[in-house]
Amino acid sequence: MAKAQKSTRETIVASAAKLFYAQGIRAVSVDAVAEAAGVTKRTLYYHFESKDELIAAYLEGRDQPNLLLFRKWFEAADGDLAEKAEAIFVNLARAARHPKWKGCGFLRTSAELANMPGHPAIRIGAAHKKTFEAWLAQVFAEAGINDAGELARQMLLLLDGSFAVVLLHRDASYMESAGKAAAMLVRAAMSAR
Amino acid sequence: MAKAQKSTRETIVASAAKLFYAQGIRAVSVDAVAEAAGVTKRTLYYHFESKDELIAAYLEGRDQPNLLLFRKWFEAADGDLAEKAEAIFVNLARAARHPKWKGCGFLRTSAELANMPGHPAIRIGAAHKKTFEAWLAQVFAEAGINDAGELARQMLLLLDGSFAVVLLHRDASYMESAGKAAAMLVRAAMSAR
DNA sequence: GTCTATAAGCCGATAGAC
DNA sequence: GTCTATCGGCTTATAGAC
Repeated sequence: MAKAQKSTRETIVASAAKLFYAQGIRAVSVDAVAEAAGVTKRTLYYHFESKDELIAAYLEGRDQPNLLLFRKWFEAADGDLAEKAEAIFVNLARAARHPKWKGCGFLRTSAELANMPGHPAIRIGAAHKKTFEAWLAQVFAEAGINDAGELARQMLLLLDGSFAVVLLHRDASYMESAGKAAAMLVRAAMSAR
Repeated sequence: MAKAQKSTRETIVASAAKLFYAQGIRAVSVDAVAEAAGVTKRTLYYHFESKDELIAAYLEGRDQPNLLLFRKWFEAADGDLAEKAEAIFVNLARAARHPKWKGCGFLRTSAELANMPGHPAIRIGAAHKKTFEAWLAQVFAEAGINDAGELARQMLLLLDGSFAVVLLHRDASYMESAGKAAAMLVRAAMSAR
C-alpha cells in the first residue's frame, strides 16, 4: 500500500522527462530541470555527471512504459492479427490528438542529436525500437507468418512514419492511414503463409 | 555561360543549410553561420531579421531540389508503377549510405521545433510534404488507381518512416524494406482498380 | 546530499562608423 | 551593405560551506 516516496533522482528524471519531451533536449537547460524538480543545480550534478547522462536517463525511463502500452493495446484488441496490429495505430491516433502530444521522444531525440551518432541517448532509442520490432516479429512468427521479421520492419516503418508525419502536420488521421496500410500488409502475409 | 556570382544572401543561406543539416538547428549558432559564410554577424542580420528567418530560408531552399530529385528517380526507373515507386526508396537508400547523410532536414527541423507549432520553418516543411504527397496522388490517379489519395498517404508514411528509422539505426536497409512495402501496397491497389 | 555563489564562455541581437 | 565592438542574458559545470 504505502508507496515509497520518490527519490531525489527520480524526481529529477521525472521533471527532465516532462520538459525534454515538451520542449526538446537542447531547448531545455539544466537550470530549468533543476528548478522544476525543486532542487538546486548542484544537487542535480551530484546525481548526474552531465546533461547527456540526464538525457539518457529520461529515455531509459520511457522504454518499458512505452513498450507495455503498445503490447496492452495489441492484446486488448478484438479480431484477427491484422485488426490487432491496426489497433495499435488507432489507439496511438487517440493519444496523438491530445494537445500535449509531441511525437515520439526517442525519434525526436535522435533527430536532435543526429550529429552525435554514439550518444548514449541514441543507443537507448535504438535499443528501444529494436525491442519493439523483435516483439512484433515474435508475434507474427507465432501466427505462422513466413517472413515475420520483414513484416515487423515494415510495421515499424509505418509506425515511426506516422510519428513523424503527424507531428509535422498535426493531423492524427495519418495514423489511421498507417494502421490501414499495416493491416493490409499483415493480411497479405497471412494469406501467403 | 557566365554564371552570376552568388549574392551575399545566397552565400549565407548555403552556409546555413550545410551547418543546420549537419548539426541541427539549435546546435548551430548564428556566429557559426556567419563565420562559415565569411561575413560578420552584422551583415547576416542585415539580410535576415532573426535566426528563425534564416532557418526558414534554409528549408525554403531545399523544397524544390528535393522534390525534383524524387520525381527524377521515379521517372527514370523502368518497370510498372510499383517498381517506379520502389525506385524512390532504392535511390534514397543509396543516398542514405553516404556518411554525411543525416535524415530529412524538414522532419528533423519539425522534431526540433515541436514546441513551436506555428514556426515558419514548420509551415514550410508541412507544405513541402503536402506537395510531395499531392504529386504522388496525381501519379497514382493517372494510373487509374481508385483511392489514389490514400495510397499516396501510405507511401509518404513509409518514406518518412524510413527517414526516421534509418537515422536512428544507421541502417539503410530499412529503406529497402519500406520500398518493398510500398510496392506491395501499390500492387494491391492496382489489382483492385 | 543539499545548499549559495560563481566561473568562463557562448547565445541572439544591436550600436554606430564608414 | 559591410565592418568593429559590445550588450545583457543564459549556458554547462564547479568550488566550497554545512
